Amino acid sequence: MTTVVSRPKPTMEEITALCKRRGFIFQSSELYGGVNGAWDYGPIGVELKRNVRDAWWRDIVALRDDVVGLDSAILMAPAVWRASGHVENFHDLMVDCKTCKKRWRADHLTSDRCPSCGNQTLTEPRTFNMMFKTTIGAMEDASSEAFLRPETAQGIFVDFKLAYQTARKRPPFGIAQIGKAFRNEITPGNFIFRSREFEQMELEFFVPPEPESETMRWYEYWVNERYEWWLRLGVQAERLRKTAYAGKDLAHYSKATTDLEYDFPFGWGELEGIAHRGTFDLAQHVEASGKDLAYFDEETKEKYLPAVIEPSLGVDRALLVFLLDAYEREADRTVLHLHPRLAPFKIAVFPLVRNKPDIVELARRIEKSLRPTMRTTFDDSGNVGKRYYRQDEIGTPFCVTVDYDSLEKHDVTVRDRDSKEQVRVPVDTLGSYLQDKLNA
RNA sequence: GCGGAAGUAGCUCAGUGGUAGAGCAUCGCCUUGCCAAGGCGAGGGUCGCGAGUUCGAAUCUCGUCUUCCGCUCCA
Repeated sequence: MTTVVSRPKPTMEEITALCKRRGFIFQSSELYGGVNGAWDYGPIGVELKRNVRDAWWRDIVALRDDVVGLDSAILMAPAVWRASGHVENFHDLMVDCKTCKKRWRADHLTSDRCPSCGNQTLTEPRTFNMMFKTTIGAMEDASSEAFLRPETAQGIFVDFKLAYQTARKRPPFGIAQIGKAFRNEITPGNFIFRSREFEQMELEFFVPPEPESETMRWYEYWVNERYEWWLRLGVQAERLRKTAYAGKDLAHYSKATTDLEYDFPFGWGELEGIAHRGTFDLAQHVEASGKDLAYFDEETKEKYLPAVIEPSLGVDRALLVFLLDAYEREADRTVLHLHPRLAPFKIAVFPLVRNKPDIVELARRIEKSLRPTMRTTFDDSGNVGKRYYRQDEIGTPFCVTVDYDSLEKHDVTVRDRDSKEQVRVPVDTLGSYLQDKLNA
């Protein structure tokens, strides 16, 4: 299943067309003309999206004994967003130049003249707040105002104490969460790269704040761990890079940040951020809530506010990267070389021909027997070549074909997506054979 | 939000004032002894949406929504 040769970069058009044609992703509310910056995942896409989530959850939570999960609410007390700084900082005052149509951040201007054309034709500053507002309860007054969360991280910080007490964890340990977040982006675009409604996978990894060198060691650990994760799932190394930020380029809360970037069709773009946030977030909530969130270590008798290392990424953006990276247009077929863990369907089962009831019945029986242990699909339309090509296009790693010989010898053909090679496998051992190949 | 381009069947498009079309895809039947695009048939569109002009609008005008490209933005 390894594909080491670098594939040519697809265009965004190729990917969006494939997504629509094969039922990966549709625009939200297309029936009513669509809504900007929101997307629906179709029958194939939803499988892929689940697999992206599952791959992260398995590697970050299930396989580790130092990370626990959380699923916090999208609606939170508005005070959370004042404490986090989102109410104050999560917007920008912008002015437009009426002459040259350029837009500027109001706080970047030094005079009332447009820095580009020099004319005094700037509009009044206007606020672009990134948080979606809503109201809790039927009465629409200021006291009931609430926000849709612009990130999942704050749910983790707010529940930090409850989570570590009930899970009986002590730093270093992490809390992970997958969930929807909402940002009223001025310009969503590049397909699902930037949406207004999207899904995040965030880990807040809490470590003792001293010594500083030890927190930096954890930071480096997670940068490396996350980088390796993408490679393990098949992303081509030359399309992936780390960019470290330092000094004035760092956000106000961060002591160190590394972005993992991918070489998208439209250029290098952020894929995941790993930030050393220090004690900023918990300290903000201690101050705003007046509650003591410090961790007391029974063994060392030390009480401290942990520092936080945060690897944070978007499910949708990850899915886009996996699609782009797996896509290959060969001479006569389109293939998604998706890692088997990510493939929407693991196995497709066909009868060689559809007008021989014995063959069809055996194929159905085999598919049914595989279903409980691996995601399968059945296809008996057209001819067998057509079906192989259809499965290649949605990234199904293996196709199983039942033919005339199968009836007598009780074996089937297993065909590999990437190499197109075929082998005969006895029906009795088919399940374990495929399981081994998928786990290889 | 600004500028440019575009929206007709699931997809690619034809149709420029007079009863909505093609190819592919989908579905059904037949065919098919392993790498797609054989045969026959069927379904599917108030031409993005809303107004206006006209005897009559997919076609002309205005508005609006969405997409793409370029700005701008993305703690």
